[in-house]
Amino acid sequence: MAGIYDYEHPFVCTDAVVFRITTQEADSYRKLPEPKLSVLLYNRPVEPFQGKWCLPGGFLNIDETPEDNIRRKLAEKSQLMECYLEQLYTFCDIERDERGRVISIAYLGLVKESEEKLNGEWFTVNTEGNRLTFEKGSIRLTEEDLGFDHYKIIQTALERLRAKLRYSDIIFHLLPTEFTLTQVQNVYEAITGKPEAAANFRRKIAHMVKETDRYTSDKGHRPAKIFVKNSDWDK
Amino acid sequence: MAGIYDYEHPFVCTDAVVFRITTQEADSYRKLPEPKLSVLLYNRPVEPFQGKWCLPGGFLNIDETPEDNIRRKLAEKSQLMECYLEQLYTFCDIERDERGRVISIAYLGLVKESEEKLNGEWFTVNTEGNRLTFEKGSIRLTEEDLGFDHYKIIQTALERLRAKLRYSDIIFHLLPTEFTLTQVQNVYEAITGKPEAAANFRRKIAHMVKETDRYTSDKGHRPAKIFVKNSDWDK
DNA sequence: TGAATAGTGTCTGTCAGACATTATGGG
DNA sequence: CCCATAATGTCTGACAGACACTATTCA
Repeated sequence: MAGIYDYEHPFVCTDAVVFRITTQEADSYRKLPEPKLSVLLYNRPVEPFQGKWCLPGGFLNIDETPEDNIRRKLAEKSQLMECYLEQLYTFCDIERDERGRVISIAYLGLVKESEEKLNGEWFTVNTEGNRLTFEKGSIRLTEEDLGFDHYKIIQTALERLRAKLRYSDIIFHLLPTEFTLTQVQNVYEAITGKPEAAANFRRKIAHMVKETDRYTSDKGHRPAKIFVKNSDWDK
Repeated sequence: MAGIYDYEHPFVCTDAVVFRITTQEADSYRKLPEPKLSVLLYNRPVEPFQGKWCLPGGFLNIDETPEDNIRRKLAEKSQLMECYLEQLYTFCDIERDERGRVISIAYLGLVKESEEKLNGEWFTVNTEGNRLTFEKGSIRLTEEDLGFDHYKIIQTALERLRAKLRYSDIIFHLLPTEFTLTQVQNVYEAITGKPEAAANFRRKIAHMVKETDRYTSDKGHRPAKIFVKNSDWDK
């Protein structure tokens, strides 16, 4: 049906909060590297919010789903081909984009740990009180360094991720297909920011994982049993 | 900034799944009326989907938030002035509206039980297996009788409502400000479709409610203590 | 041996489900 | 007395948090 698009109506864009686990070298050679939760940001080259840090995303084309739009943008900008995505929330404040009325369908994205280098700028997420900060090398970002309402979007995404940790198997989207239980615990703690007692944590996730018959062989340490996700998990 | 609206981009509309508790007279005069979960639908007067039943909602204006849009539509169509609303999900299938590309920001709405007559068509929600049907008097609707993807939207809303029953105090948006514990249990059962043991249920919601010093006086029965919602509830 | 990591055993309190029991008003 | 509704008591098993303990590797 022709003509229905020709009056002024809101624009639709997408934004993705993509989290990933990054590890940094430990201070001692006997210690294992400490995993951190990181988020993908990029520095905005044009106005508005030129020079501020923003989430990946873009305007939604008329023949495209928001999820396809995000996947395309992530592939273009960051060579990110494999990513779990779920819809997060739709942000609709009238003043959120000074160029005009733009609503944003935001997604939560999770990338598996892997050795492959990814383009883009991954910032570790730090919770200081109830304020989030983001760090990469010597760069430290606070709310004012982010464009649009993207700080609020990241907050919402982190809340969702933390909530789903408790009652779903979402954590495995951040882990490689094979892992040790200590690795799972470290990722869990990196997300919540709170320490877990090992014995209790192992019982808590026991029903989500399956043993293999293999072990790690890290130099200097006791070998750890390798686990995989338990795919036939009903609850 | 002028001119940014003049190329073809998706339309944005809103849809609301508004639930309410309706009671129908019991068969025996000694029995209390049985509460049912009902949803607000209206019969579509124009193409597409003329004659099918649809959710209230409409196209989003450029200077309006989706929530304001819904409240305006509900007030116009159904004289519904007070309603709890939360964003549910944004439905974006490319083919969901044959007139063109339209994405829909869907809301979950809950209305308190009250005596006031409301305009509009309230259909009771029945779960038969995993299929929903909707009934009002002798009219019985199945998936095929609903327009657009509104059946799917209602399904999503019901799932959300059922999930939030467990870990939030959302049920009180469907109850009057004063209620008995049996009333709460009946509403809970109307939503889940499953019976609850009275002793267990009372313990489960004890921390969400506060006693008053008053009692009901229904003829033919033992008086029941009247409760209100416990507003200072942290967990 | 000791440091660092891997993994287990046990106690406790809380809470949900199952089920039995008591209480009250009125026909 | 009986019915319908209101409300409480008790047992169980599951589970989460706290905490102490054992096991393995290698420098």
